[in-house]
Amino acid sequence: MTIKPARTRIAPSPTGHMHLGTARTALYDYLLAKKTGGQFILRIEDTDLKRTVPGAEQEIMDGLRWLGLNYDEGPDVGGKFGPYRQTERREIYAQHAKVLVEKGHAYPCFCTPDTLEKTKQEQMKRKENPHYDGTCRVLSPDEAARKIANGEAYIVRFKMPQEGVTVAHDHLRGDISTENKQFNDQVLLKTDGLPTYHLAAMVDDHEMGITHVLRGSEWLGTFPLHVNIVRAFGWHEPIWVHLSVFLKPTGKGKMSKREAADAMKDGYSIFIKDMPALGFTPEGSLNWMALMGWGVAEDDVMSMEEMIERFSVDGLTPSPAAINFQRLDHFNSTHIRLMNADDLASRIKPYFERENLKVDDAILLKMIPLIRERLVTLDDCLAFGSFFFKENVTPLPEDLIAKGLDSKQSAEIAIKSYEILSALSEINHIVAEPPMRAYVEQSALSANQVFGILRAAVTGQKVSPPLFESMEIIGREKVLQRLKNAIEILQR
RNA sequence: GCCCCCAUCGUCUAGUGGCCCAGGACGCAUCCCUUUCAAGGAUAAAACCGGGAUUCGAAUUCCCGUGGGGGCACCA
Repeated sequence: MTIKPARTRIAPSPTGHMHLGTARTALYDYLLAKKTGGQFILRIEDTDLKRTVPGAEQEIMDGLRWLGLNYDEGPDVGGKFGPYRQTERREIYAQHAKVLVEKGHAYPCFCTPDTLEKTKQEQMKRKENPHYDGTCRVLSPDEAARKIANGEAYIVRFKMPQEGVTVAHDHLRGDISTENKQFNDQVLLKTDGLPTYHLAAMVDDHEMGITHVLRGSEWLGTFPLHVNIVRAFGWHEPIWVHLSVFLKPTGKGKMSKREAADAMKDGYSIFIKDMPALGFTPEGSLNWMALMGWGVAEDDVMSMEEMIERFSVDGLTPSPAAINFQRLDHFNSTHIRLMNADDLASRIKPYFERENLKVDDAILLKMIPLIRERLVTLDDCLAFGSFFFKENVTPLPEDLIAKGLDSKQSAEIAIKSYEILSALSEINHIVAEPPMRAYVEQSALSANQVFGILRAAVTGQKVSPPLFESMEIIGREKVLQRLKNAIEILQR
């Protein structure tokens, strides 16, 4: 059986930071397109001029590229169905609105915002649901034409059926029926000549040949409206897939600004732009977000290729998912461990440079096996490997004192260690460990005590990668110098 | 207030009438390994929201509650 290539799209509006929800939808869009040999498209829905924020569009494009979700068509890459920015498609919407008016499915409305607001207030006073009162719906075409000729400002409204039921089919939820009287005659074209989402998205999805519309469940409320618009045009519908929303980690309510700030304090973020600086990898992030709303029974650690291989729209879940940042840590560290040394080296290098450390590439490559399984986020490389690139380290005096010993006894151990190590012509883990172990054996000390002092002296910290392997990378000269320095600190 | 959607371990989920005294993963706990921290190995605790109905048999179908979420703009 051959699968029909799917054309999918992510259609964000440039009104703020690109967040997790957008990224996940884009991921599913991408997976579906790639799996079926189709195309994934970026379309910018910038019809609300008041809410558009400068730079937001760029942030979306950067975010998608960072994730590796490269789109086949979009504002900055072009494509046969462009333009891909809705403000540049104004004429297309005007024409389509006109078609709808001519077909009797839409009508010009001359009501001013003021009178609209007034009727709304009155309706609320009467405890009615606020709705458009239909004043202009009943205007004769002649009358409307006269008003337009007179230069009266107008908008275009969709003529929603007032009776009956609309049955809309969602791929994950089945048929959703809603009584038509629940709906307003929604605005299709605004006074500024730009369309609302309802018109623009329907027109573009059709014109761009979109086969599957994946979007957030916040669109479920206007879903019947959209279906009516598409049907009014006489077009066939795409496959509709309404995705679940993300809830805050407690599972109660969705992420708010407040929760986003709290997450940031813990080193997490729901904004894609923050992910690199926090040390998250595209692989880990993608794997994590993929699994919030997509049920994979087993072997849930997946590369992009594996996700494409295994993806199916039918596997998506309709229920809301609480964000779990611990799982992000898990997927991130797992993918880090899966990377080869060269790859990981190039990824952690910027974090050292961010701290103004001069990175020696040979050392960088050598330390990878030592720190790889210790990294949860990429920036953890700082905690585990900064000392490799420092000229000298300054251990805390208390870190140099072994458990159960005083500074004098610790100094003696450091001196003895110095004697043992300086007797070697080279320090590597093969030649350095046996004599040190022998020393531990014949003394009344524990390995923990001796190696603890050595670790603090050489790395400047209590927690580090394996000691002897680390000393090997640091080199004999520096190791001895740091040890000498530690002895001085202890004797002070 | 009205409308729509959702409901399995703390969390993400598998499960589409018998294979389920419910499987996996995160997290948690214990043990092993161990010079620190990790990683790895082993083990454990942990769920079908409630009530009806259909059926020989229901986590799985239907109804009613309850809880949660979303929507009711010349915003998307």
